[in-house]
Amino acid sequence: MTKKPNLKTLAQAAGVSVPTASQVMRGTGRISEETRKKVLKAAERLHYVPDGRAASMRSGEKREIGMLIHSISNPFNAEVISGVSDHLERHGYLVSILDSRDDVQHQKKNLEAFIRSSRGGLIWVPAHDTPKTTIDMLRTHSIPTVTFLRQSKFAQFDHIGLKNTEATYTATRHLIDLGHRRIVYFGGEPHSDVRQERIEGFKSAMKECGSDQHVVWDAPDDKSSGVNELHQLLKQHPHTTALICNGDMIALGACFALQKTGKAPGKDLSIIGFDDVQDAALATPALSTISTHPYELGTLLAKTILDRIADPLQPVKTSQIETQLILRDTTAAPSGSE
Amino acid sequence: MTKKPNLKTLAQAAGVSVPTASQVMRGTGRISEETRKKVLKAAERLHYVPDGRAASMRSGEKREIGMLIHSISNPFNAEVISGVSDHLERHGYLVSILDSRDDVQHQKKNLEAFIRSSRGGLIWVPAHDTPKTTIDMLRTHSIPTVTFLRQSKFAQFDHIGLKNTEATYTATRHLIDLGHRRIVYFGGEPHSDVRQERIEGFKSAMKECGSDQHVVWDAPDDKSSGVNELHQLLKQHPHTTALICNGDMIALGACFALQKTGKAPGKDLSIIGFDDVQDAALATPALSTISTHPYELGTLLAKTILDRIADPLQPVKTSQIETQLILRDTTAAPSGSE
DNA sequence: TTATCTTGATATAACGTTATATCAATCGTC
DNA sequence: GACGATTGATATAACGTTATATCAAGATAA
Repeated sequence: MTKKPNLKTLAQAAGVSVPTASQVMRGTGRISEETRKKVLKAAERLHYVPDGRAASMRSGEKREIGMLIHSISNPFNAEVISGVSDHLERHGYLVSILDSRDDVQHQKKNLEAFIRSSRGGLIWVPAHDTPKTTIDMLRTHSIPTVTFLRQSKFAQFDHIGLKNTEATYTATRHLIDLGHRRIVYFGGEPHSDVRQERIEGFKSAMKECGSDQHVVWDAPDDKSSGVNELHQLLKQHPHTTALICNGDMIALGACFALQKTGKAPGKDLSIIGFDDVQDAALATPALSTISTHPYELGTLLAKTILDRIADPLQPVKTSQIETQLILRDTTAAPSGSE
Repeated sequence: MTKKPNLKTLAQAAGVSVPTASQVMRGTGRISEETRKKVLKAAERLHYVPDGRAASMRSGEKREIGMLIHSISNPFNAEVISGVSDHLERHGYLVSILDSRDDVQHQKKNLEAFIRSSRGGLIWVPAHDTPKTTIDMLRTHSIPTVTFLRQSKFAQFDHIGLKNTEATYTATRHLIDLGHRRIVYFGGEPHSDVRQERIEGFKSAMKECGSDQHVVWDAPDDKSSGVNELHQLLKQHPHTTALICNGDMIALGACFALQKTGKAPGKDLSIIGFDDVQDAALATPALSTISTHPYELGTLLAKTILDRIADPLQPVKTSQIETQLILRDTTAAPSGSE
């Protein structure tokens, strides 16, 4: 096994100087066609690949972007990642993913390692209750950062979010127009800002129709939680006719639980989810939900971080992605109104 | 905004030499308590974080492991990633994820960037039809590599797989014992080696019961494909009484399609999945499936790559993870046998 | 011809670390 | 009190690149 080739090895093999070899590999400088070929041939033969660490250290260019997200298995995030990667790879960047598992300890460890690794930028969903110290750490190292979904309270990063308030307002409004009055906001963690925005939209629609009853039910956003918590909810609020859910998974769990008791989603209880994951359309009955546009979100994230890298001092930007109410089979007029 | 601090800045601020500062930060060498405190205090004040690129280049240590997988949204992979991360983070490594999307072009680009970035090791699911050149590229750079799920035909890397043949043999055997004879292997891509192993187990169980009918149905491994393809399958093989599926998603799709036509999974058609994803237990009816142990697989991957890094010349190792047949509500005796 | 420009290459230094060698001062020992 | 050993620090070089300056040789122009 021969040692790993470097520019020196390559230059010797091609019979040129080190800077010349470097210039050929990068396609810069003034190089005659003859020496260019010599070097490229030698590079091929030796399987030469430049050392990105050294290159990046010297030139200051960092051709890798990190994404730190709260849950790697989330199908919504997977779509966002696709959008980011497609765009950034076209610009010559490598996109690598880190998983914080929505845990501030994991997140801190990951960010520390991230900073050490000197990447070009960070696309980030801050974990719940991210402390100020973590934000400060990022800010002191002035890393180009864009957050999405969740916005940090403590620092101004570029941010791309969803029109949460608008989305739930529209959804709630639709239920009201169908005749519903006893609507519950179902799911989510109490401290979530995103959820707070959604509840905002829910409440303001409810207020418009004269109802000042704002039942909000806390529960984790996964399927099994939807199954378990629905029973509790209906025990405590038996006259509920519709749910606005914090996510599709808990919505699908609720549908499942309802069916187990012999009732039908849509007919006996209207349910609207959030995210439009693949399963929403495939479930029985198909879930009415709020569709976001994760791939487009990803593209926008990529553009935003490229802008930020190009000009680190420009003012902070914030945008919101439009959402869309998708009506399928879990929404109908309340059964009492017929 | 002050410039990013480095060891020189730090050393000056603490009134010591650069090597001393370095030693304090790493906790090596002989340092008096007094200077240690001085340096640490200065580091705190300046928010000093070492540059991993420079450190790694000089010392040769690489404290980042990459995982290149075929699908980032796959819940199975998410569990594997957890197992890998938990173990490797405890050993001071950062784990970052790359997504090949099971596409050899993406994969090649990612691997090239990966090699340039000089990480410590690679945990990898090779994309379908990975060409020899890609493998060669990895081998020439002698990167510690462990594959999982799919094994490369061309090179010997350490590998951890599932007991695929054994798993489907046991599952098929169980169906046969229930009285099934017309069993179809449902789903997967024709060229997949993993699938081939599973079909092997299926066939040998079928052979044991005297049936030399081996119907294998090609179809992508996702839910919607399960929905669409089941109709085609039943049209062509109407007497089928049971399915061994290549994955849970396609199995769940099949259950869904069956229910749409008024039939019941288990009663009218027995269905066994593969992977035991979270939804398998939560579906109606709950899906019988083959459980692998993704988290343990992850742990084993982490241990294996640490071994490989510690001793790059040791002989190649291969292990298989046990699987477990989980019987829920989609398996029963065929309806005709009552 | 001489001065200026262009071409194609190279020499040198720098990026921020860490490994190795070295060194002065203090310590213990006989 | 002379000697080697230990302690705590530092000087220097090296990792593999790339930016900048420089340079010789030939081309162009006055």
